[in-house]
Amino acid sequence: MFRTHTCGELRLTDVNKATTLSGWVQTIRKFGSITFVDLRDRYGITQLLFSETLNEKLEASPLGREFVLQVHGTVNERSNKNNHMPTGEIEILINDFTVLNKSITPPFTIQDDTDGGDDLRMKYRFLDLRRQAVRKNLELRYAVGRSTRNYLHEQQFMDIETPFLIKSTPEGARDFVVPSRMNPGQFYALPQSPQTFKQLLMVSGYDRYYQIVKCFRDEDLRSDRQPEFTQIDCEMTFVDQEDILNMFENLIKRIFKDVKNIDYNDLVERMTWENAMWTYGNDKPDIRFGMKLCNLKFPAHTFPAQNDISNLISGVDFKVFDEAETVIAIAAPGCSEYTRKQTDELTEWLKRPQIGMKGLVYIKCNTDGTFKSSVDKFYNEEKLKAIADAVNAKAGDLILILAGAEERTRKATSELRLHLGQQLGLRKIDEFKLLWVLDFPLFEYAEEDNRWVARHHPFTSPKPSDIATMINNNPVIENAAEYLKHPYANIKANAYDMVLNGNEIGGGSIRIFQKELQQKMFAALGMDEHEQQHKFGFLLGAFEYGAPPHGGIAFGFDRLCSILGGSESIRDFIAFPKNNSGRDVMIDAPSSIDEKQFEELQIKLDLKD
RNA sequence: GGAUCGGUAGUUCAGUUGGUUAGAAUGCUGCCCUGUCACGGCAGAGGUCGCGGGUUCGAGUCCCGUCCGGUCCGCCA
Repeated sequence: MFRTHTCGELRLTDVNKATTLSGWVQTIRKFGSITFVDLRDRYGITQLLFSETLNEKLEASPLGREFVLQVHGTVNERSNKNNHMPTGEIEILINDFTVLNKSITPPFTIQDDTDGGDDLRMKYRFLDLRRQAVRKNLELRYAVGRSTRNYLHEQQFMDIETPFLIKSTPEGARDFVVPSRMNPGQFYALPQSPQTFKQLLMVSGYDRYYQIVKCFRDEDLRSDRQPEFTQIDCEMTFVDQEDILNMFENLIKRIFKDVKNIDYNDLVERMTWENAMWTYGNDKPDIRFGMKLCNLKFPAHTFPAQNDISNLISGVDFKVFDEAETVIAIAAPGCSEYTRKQTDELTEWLKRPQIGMKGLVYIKCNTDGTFKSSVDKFYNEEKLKAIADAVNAKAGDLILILAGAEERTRKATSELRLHLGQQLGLRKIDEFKLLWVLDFPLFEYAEEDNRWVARHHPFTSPKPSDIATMINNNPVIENAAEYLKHPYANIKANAYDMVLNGNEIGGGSIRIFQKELQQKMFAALGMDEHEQQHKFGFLLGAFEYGAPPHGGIAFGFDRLCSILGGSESIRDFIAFPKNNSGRDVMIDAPSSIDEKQFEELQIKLDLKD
């Protein structure tokens, strides 16, 4: 028997018990003739005490960091207790030990505050995974998965596996492709999601399906994006949007309870996409803090329902505002005392190419009720006050105003809001706010092809009231510059995103289930009948055999875990992640393959440069 | 595809205006130490300054190229 206990379980109540432990040597502290060793396994750390009787054996087989050690001994009450560790009241007085395996010196320390850089830790990920900090993250991931499965199982959902080798459909993200040896010149694609399969399962009558499943997208990466990632993929039959929202906000609440012991009793807020863009400039707003956008000027066709208040800023011959398509203000609470240096820093931040604004107008709402702005030349005290009232700014706030083209300005203001929210400590890591964003546009304009693409995916159903608009209008965009005035630009989808603290953690839709409407949808995306049959004939065919109304949602599992774990990076929650270039630096993949493999696949390389 | 920051001891980093033998901490090795738990003390080993080229009497430092990594934009239905 290798062990009678783990390194995390022995306590004062176990004193005098004989025990055998196995684990890794964390540290060695030698004190003349006695030696302390911290022994580590998955469950914790226990201190070992080697007395002078073992010195001869220790000299014969010396220990080192990360050696695998088996020890026999007796649980002993410590004379000097360490209340920083769960096992800190006891130690094991060693009778005998065996070095089960040696280790060379690890390239970084196996501690929470390791001295290893990211790159090195990824190369030696098997060592990195020994660290408690990383293990905690994987334990959290496991807990989220268990909670999810328990809830969905209780709700009658059935876990059904779908294939990984499927057919490439260029719509959407770029596919990873896999050559087929038995079908030379032909390729499988790895699924970007099991979308069509889960819809076919609905046609088959499996009315509640889920899968915690790998998905693959061959796009450029970020710290929160991996080429292979995991989704909680769900689909339901005989449901409307309301049923889905209820079912899955309860899933997230259940995860909060099981994993974080948080009772999320607040109503989950709901917001239309248009309102999210209007109020936050963002389709995944962080609603943990205010600083809502004040739209001083905006293009009427983008927000037809909103009141025009541009008279607040017009009529003073201030060209920057007069010539801008959009002018948006936000109020930074308690920042009226910002120095010139601080406002300059914000301006520089906005001028970076990633944001791309030309400048920043500010109004300081002094605590004594007066105003001081960078545009005093144009706006008198009265006008500044009117603007401040519109922005809902209080004395002591700093109003920041951006002006420029609609999309860029709205996005920049949103970024500025998040930036300041972060700076002012308004985005608290232990506060969680859920939000449903509803009524997304069905289509999105694709500049490069001058056509419509599906904003969510081509199986998303339009709002019933918008179906006529879709069917009765030609999808062709005559005037590219004015695509926003095309009727399709305003068609809304039965689609919804779940947002947590400014992160999109899930998204889904009520699907199209009638063949004719699905064909219209494909046609709207520029697919002729032949192409439709070639790419999605199987789905259109299935829809002819009694397809039921259905809808679903998918959650980004890795991201959900990282947010619950309070981390920015999803890599910390994946056992073996890839780096920014899509490489696994530990196994060194991707790599070249043998000439023989190319021959079997009948593939020749034609590398550029 | 683009922007930007970085690459110096096993590791994390410093290295001034281009100037003698490239430093610190930590890790590692050896010796001392019976209550440590970030142990302590003494001594020691450890460097192709990512790679290639250039400027210069002289390059870790300046210039050009290249490779690798981080962050961001585009992209990610």
